[in-house]
Amino acid sequence: MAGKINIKELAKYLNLSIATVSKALRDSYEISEQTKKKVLEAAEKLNYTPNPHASSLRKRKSKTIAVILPEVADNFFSLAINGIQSIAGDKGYHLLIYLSHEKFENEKAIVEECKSGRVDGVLISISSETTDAEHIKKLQAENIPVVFFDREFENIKAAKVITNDYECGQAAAEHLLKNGSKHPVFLSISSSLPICNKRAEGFSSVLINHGIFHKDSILYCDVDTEKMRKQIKKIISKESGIDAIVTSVERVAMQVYLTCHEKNIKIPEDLKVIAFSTLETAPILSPPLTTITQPAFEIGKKAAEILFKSIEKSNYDLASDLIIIPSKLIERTSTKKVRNKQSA
Amino acid sequence: MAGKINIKELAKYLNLSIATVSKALRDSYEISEQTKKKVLEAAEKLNYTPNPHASSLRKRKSKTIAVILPEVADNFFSLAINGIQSIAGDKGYHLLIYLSHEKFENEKAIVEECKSGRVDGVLISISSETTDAEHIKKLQAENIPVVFFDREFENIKAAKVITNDYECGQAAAEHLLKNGSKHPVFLSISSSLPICNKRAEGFSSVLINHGIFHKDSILYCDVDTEKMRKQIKKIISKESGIDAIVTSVERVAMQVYLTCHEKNIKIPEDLKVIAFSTLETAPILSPPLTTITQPAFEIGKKAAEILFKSIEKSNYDLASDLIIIPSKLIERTSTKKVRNKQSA
DNA sequence: TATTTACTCGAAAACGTTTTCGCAAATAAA
DNA sequence: TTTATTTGCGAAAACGTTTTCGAGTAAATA
Repeated sequence: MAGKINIKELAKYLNLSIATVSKALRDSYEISEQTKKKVLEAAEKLNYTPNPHASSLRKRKSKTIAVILPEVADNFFSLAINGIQSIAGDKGYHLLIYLSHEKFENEKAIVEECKSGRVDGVLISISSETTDAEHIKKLQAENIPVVFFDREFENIKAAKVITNDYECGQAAAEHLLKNGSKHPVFLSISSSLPICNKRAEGFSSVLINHGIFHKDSILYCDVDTEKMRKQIKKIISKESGIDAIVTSVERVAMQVYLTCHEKNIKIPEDLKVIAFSTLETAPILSPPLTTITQPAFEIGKKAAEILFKSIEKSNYDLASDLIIIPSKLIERTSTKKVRNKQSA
Repeated sequence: MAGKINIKELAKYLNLSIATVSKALRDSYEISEQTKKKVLEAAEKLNYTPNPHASSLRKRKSKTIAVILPEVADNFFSLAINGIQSIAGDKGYHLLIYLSHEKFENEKAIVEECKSGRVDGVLISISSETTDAEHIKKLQAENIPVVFFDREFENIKAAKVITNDYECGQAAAEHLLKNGSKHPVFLSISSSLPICNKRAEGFSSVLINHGIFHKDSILYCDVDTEKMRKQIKKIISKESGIDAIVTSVERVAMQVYLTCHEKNIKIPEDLKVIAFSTLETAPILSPPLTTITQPAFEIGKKAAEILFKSIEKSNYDLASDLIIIPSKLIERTSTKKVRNKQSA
């Protein structure tokens, strides 16, 4: 009745050996249907639940995966977690969530933890500070499968599930130019994150083709909200001459909007904004925000799928997997063409 | 070098016993400083990381807690996770995240899992379907500490960290009446969730005092987005006579706004909206959304704090803890008084 | 010198599983 | 009947720790 009955006591109760009980519970062919039934019933009756640590220790499998994220209060990552969970839940896997808070040191410590055998695999979206993949390589050296999602690391042989960042950067630029922008900028949060760089490069390529690229076409801001805010204030001021912004990640878009509201800068008249973001509130913002919406759920789901493929068959080679799931540009008011706008 | 060295091999390398190495690593007083240093160095050099399952098995402590949530793509829960993580991270605890997706059956299965000894404690925000606490009581019977946060269960002796829902329900009603609403309704997602009921009761009490309460002052909608959407469409149609809505949770607010935009219903002229929500985008919505903002981060943090208090000293009695952290009403445009509004 | 006392360390028994192997008994084949 | 084969089960050895207890040595006290 009350707490913590183990397999030994269950065996004693049934007048069977521990081995037999264990096998019966795992539905082994070695055990007759009759005794299997008895064991199951007794287990139910005595409220027996196997100890997962003992099991993990013996089997060298934890039925647990780690998900390492920069943060969780970001719609993209929330949706990705949902995608991951949709697969992990079905497979009976447990989800250990770790937050790096965009700090490389944290990420390293977390990855270190994952080497201990606590988890069977790792899904990771790297921090904006991460420029070195040694920690990940050590993980792989311990034969722990790793799948990058969204925020990958370029110089490493590993499975990755990402979106078509370069093309989307281009699409953003083209969209802005088409709608009358003369001086658009791309606002990045990292000079090392591939998602930022590829988006920026796609963006730049279009500007170059139009002969309007210059060194300030790509700007960088801090991940710290306060600092980011200050930098944004400068950028959006009318003196800057900038008439459109592409925000590299969701948090930046939020801050740009908040700052514009505060400073009374009109979108899209004074400034056009297009955001890489999965914000659900995009259509009801003031004004509705044009987004490049990543397939966050699908990315998480796919990443989990290939991770499990690798966990389940050890011969499966992860390293070759590179999955690209395209994003969608959703046009809304924040980038609308303004007819009677006098040039800046 | 490569993979998986255990304490036995480390001991052999050092010419020491397993016991000594183990104690040295845990900084036991029994071991001399000299050998401690040697052990630490060797551990570092050989890249030794102790196996957590073996340790958990032996110590009957997993250094892991479970966080059970209805969903994660909700700002409240994301922030709560941050709060929880801020404490758990410091203490070196691991976070196992489970999603019930608002289904009681899921929740039950998850709680069942937690009984196995996998976790040292449980933080839970119950699903909207949950009306029975037997599963939680079984958990407590196994001596696993449980702390409810936000979405508690009333008929159970357990620690809880919540916000002042009743007063906020009142505040919402008063705010709406003050700003000219004649027929406000409260839009709930559950007739069992205390957070919904208390908010609704506070709301009702004010309407009763004003003699304008009637049976349709509290309305219920489904948690399923599609169904919710249809129900909202009816409610906000001008024929309904309703001129203000209090949304019980964030997701409902989202759908109300989306539907209003779609149906071209003007906020606050045609309909005032006030939302129980921690949406960061509230101030930049169209129009800015008046919210009752819960201290999500603090609730998560406090819940984690008292959970650890109970985990760390087994004599600490959780059952008596009831912590109430107040929410804040933040007035924005969506509930603004409309001067020249002809009565409906 | 004899006896405590403190200081380091090691042997071995847990913790609760899973799995290998072997052993009977029962059945099938020869 | 003898020889294989199958079926159902149990003993015991892992898995990698932590912890109890005792033992040996060196230092301190009597």
